[in-house]
Amino acid sequence: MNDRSNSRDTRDLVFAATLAAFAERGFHGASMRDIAKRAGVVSSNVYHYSQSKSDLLVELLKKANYDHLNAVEWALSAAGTAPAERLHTAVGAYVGYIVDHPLEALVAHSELRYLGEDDRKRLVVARDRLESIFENIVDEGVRTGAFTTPHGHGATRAVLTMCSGVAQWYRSDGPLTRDEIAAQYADYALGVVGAC
Amino acid sequence: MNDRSNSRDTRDLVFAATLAAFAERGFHGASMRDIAKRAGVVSSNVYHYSQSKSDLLVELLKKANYDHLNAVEWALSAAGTAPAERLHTAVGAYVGYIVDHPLEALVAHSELRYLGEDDRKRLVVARDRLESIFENIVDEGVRTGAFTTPHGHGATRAVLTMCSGVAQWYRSDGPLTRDEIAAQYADYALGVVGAC
Amino acid sequence: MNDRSNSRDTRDLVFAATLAAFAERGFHGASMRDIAKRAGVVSSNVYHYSQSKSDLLVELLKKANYDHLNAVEWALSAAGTAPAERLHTAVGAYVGYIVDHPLEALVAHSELRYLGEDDRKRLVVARDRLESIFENIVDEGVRTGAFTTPHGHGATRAVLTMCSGVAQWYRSDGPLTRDEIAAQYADYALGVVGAC
Amino acid sequence: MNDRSNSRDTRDLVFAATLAAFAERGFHGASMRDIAKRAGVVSSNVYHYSQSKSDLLVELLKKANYDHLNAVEWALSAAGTAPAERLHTAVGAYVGYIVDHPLEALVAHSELRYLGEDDRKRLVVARDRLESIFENIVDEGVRTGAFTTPHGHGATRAVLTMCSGVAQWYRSDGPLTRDEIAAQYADYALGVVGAC
DNA sequence: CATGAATGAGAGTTCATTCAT
DNA sequence: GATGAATGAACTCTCATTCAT
Repeated sequence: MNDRSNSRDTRDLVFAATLAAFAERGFHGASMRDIAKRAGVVSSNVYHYSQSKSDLLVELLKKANYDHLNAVEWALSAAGTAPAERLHTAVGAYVGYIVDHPLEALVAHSELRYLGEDDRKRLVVARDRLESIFENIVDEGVRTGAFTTPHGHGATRAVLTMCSGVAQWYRSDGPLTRDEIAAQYADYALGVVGAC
Repeated sequence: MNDRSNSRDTRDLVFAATLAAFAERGFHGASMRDIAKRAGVVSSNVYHYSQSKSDLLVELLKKANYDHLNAVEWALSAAGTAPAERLHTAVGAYVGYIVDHPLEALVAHSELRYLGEDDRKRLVVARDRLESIFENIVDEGVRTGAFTTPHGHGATRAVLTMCSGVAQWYRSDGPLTRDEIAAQYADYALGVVGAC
Repeated sequence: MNDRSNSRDTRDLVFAATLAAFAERGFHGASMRDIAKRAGVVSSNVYHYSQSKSDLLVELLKKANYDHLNAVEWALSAAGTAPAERLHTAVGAYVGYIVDHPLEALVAHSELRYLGEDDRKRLVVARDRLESIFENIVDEGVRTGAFTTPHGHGATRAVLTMCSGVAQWYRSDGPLTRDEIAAQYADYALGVVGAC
Repeated sequence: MNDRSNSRDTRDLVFAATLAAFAERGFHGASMRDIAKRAGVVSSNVYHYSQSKSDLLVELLKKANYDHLNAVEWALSAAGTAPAERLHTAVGAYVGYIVDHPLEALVAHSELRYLGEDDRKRLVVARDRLESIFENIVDEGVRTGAFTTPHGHGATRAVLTMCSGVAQWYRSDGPLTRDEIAAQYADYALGVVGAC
């Protein structure tokens, strides 16, 4: 009855439950019993799949951050060299990931601060790499005159903040499709850097 | 010795401590003892100034939301009628408030979700009015052709999200002045709506 | 109703309950709920009187160790200079304390090991001073030929171990009085060091 | 590969681990996972070798108590009839066992109290027999005038307590050999009963 | 106005133990 | 013989809150 596929299933259930609980109530607002109940197990059993509540968050964020990074890098690998095109592609992929994984993006964005310093430092590596990708694109655009903003760094940060906000309102039953949202935000981003 | 001005001081200390605690640890992560310790009082004494932990948050957010709204309305009352100018002014005031009150803005943005439905509904009134101010400006700009974005509603939301993000990184000892930041974000906003 | 004397009473009740619980079940075997129940309070209230379970033990042992030390020093201050008389007096006082406070002596002897290193180090200071008192008496006796044992150090340890054992069997309704027991053990001790 | 000798090995590992764990942390302070980890197995596997944690302790104490008893009886079977010689021999063997098996002696002495009444009653049989051996020797010595103590019963108890204490400080890398320690304690014992 | 004592609920976590594989 | 999954009870400790003084 409790074969290997079943235990893999339980593990997945636990992490899915964790994600839902953290997204709905926040890290401190969600209890281990909340999580266990959502996963249909007893709370002590959650500790077979992670060492602590913090560890659950770490596991979640590790995957989310790297997946987010990979999504953008993968998209860029098929893009040309023009900064405008690259920014459009990068923002589209960035927002696309958020629309595909709104809970992950929401939790990654808002609960990271509740981790201890060590875990946090290791986790921001992926996030920092993601930011530097955008930074480089914007810098290149500014250098070549494709983007007219005099504040490349600030503009990059503004773009990423703006995009991350999608996780806060996106509902899958909303009026806009994933690609429409991605395209709109890509346009907004070009506006921010002055590529119009 | 314990005259009214003294108790007024304590009251202020308590709310300042609450703000700091919620900003640093979040609503659920901050305890009443945290708050009391920061204010230099005993935790049961906090209950002389509010009925509950939730009530502390409500008081904080009520003031923050209305102050934010008022700051924008006051600035607009001195602005002309051109949509671009009005948007520039509104965004500048919106960001200006955040720079002036980063903790309030941070807490208002991220902890509202932890209130009960009734409190939340009453509080979002001010926020909704603030959003509709921007909405109206953008609509007018689109109508008159001053703004070229085909997605006025989405652009407004993007602008506000982008601006709210300032609360997450602003430090008073950073390299940019309050007005420089406000001006930059006003420019970004004009870019988003296609006013360049 | 909850006046100062009452709260002092509660504090005493809590520590008396702690002593009984640790004596009966050991440090790890006794739970905070055990202790609270014996004291007639709710378990969270125990934390008003100590910071942790370990802290309860520390407080208990601190008092017990210093009381034990003081009892011996006080008795010796009225004794003469002959090693045999001094040893008789010291052992009598040492055992007398144990008979008067068997639970304290039992817990101090058997639960010290469960404390963290820092607390333990600070607590053994009193115990070490007590041991060195006996050490010095025995050394003096050996030096002057009053005691014939060739193993003064080992004999001292044997004497103290032997005496500490009283805590394990003494019952106040037993056949022997406090002073009879003390006198017997004083005699045993003289036998161990070869003072007969 | 997993033949009988191998499982015998595992069994021994488990009981050795149990002994070490109980000696270091006490019965209640040691967990089944502690024990299993020390033995290099998984905790559920420990239940192949005993029915419960209490049962582990029972098995340990059963063997320790009978071995201790046998060591003393065996030594006495080669001794003469003089009470002094017999006491010297008995104490030497008693302490010799402790030096040879300090962990067993320590656990047997300090953790017996945590067993249920039934198990405890069955286990103290061996201990009581051991005590009565000493009791008889001392009684005989007192009767014949070889021992001058007027408190034979108390002296016996004092001797045994004193000897049991060896388990608390003995380290195999200490300055004294097994036989030196045994001889010293035999001398102390003769001093206690007044055989000098 | 301010405090310390008190409480019941619930937090995260560990426990000994069982069982199917 | 050995494992990992699972459980329910219990653990230490913290929580928000109340109340008499």
